[in-house]
Amino acid sequence: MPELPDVATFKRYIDATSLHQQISQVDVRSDKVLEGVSESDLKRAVIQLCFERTLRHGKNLFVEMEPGTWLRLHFGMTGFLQYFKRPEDEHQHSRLLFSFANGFHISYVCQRQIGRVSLIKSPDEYIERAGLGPDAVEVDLEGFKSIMAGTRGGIKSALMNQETIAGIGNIYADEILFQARINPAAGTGQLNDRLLEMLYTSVQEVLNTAIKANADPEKFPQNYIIPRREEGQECPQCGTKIQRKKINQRSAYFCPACQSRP
DNA sequence: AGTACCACCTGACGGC
DNA sequence: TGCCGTCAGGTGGTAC
Repeated sequence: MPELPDVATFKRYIDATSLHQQISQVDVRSDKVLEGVSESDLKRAVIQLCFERTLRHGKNLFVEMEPGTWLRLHFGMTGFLQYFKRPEDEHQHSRLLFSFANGFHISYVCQRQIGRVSLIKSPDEYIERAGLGPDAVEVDLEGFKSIMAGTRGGIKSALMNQETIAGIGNIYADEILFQARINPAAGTGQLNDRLLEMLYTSVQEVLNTAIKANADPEKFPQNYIIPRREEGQECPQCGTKIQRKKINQRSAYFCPACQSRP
């Protein structure tokens, strides 16, 4: 479930393993994950270069190879990265393999092949073209409030809409609403100023807590709903049975007792 | 500007 | 044993 905290973790992973090493080879195990770039174009563009630095916006990870040449990695629902040495350790669902001159490799793994990798000129140009909203952990309170004021409909779909605010998916939207004690079926128009501010606080707390925990639910605070995101489990705050409900075609898990607002 | 619905893709799981 | 439907997850297209 690569949402913002997961992608932030992948960013640190690349930064810690793969920068400034010359790429000697690229193997495309599945070209389904390539978007707008052919295997030969990708190879021509990146072989001999290095991953120089990374940036993240929402769920996108950008890797600079040289000025004007960036990779964009989106992880879909099942994507992640694997850095390793022995060829036999390459993951079963490895889709792209970058091999470095030092003998190590980094693989873009994506079981369901819904993730996408593309070659772009710059992160800003991509963000603009894709119409992404501000990154969820970069936006300030005033920005958040004015963005939300411009939306109608359900609060959960507003949080998950990448053109509104970038980085929140189904799972973290549930956690944010749980921590803010807001019902996932609420409409944005029902939220007064005070509730919007509490929602903003929850966005920041939840995402930053998850980033610090390397997006590992086992390291999340005791009062988080994500590790208990299953029908019939008990609310970590009050013990009520957690409910599942389809909201915007997606499963929302919530506590009907704690999340009665607005 | 919304929402609904389908498609993409793979694999786990439950029912028969 | 195996076949069927359902579900999970993010996004994009299309129709209303």
